[in-house]
Amino acid sequence: MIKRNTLQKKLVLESVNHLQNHPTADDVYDDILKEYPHISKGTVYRNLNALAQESVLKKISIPNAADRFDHKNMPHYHIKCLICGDFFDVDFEYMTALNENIASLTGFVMQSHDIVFSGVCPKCQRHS
Amino acid sequence: MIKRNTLQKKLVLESVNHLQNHPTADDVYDDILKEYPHISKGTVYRNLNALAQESVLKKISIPNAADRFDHKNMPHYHIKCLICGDFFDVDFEYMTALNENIASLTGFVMQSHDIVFSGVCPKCQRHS
DNA sequence: TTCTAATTAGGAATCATTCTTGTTTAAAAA
DNA sequence: TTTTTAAACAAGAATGATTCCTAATTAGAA
Repeated sequence: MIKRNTLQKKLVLESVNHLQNHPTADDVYDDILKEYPHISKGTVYRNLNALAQESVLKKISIPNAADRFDHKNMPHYHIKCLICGDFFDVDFEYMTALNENIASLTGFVMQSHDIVFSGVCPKCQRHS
Repeated sequence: MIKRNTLQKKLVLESVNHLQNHPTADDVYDDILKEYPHISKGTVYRNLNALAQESVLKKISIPNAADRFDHKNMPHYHIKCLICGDFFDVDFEYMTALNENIASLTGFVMQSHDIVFSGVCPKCQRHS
């Protein structure tokens, strides 16, 4: 898998890094448009997915919403508000042991696991 | 929220129950078509979502794939093969305590959590 | 500098899902 | 039982996220 270093790829990575909050492909696209008005949405998607494949970024699948991309720190969990749809990182240790348990239980070679919590965020609790 | 008992709703529920393996809306649609050729896909979606809302079924969001529907037993986790894309139930106890931990950590009123494991299934391990 | 396969822009296509419109129907009321 | 009417339906158009296609451009090797 040979890879070339294109300006577009650099812009995509920079954008995810400076947009702090789990941007969607569209967020990234809009952000790049400001300084580079000819980028195409396909290019943004391609580069986001490439960077995720290279483990430079993490792709997060959100139920009933666009995928989001995270610059890859520690693996961590996410929580989604059922009312406003916002979601956030959860500051809770990654349960490595769980992977091993499930591996021996299922016979899978385990790569990772993701947890998405659902509930009502403090802000929406106040509004109800 | 008044509800009517329509034939179509009954067919949708029966279909999910007899199609054992987490059918997608399309699977259910194809299944019902055999005995009731005029059902429309919108009706299948509407009833699947209604049944999920009534907690008769559970809706499972699968990364990069169509949602699936499960007849509701205990809450349980799922595992997805990164090679063939198949996925399965994981026979592991639901971690209730996790909800409480994350609730007090985040201030959310917690409803539930979902875990999707990713790895390579035994079958695909043999083929590689 | 030349060459070429990788990458791009732009837009069409796809896929899952929801929405719209006019019609049918379950079930409440008469 | 018949009438009434809001809920649910069928059919297909619309939407939104994402991928695919094609011709043009370009990073990096020769």
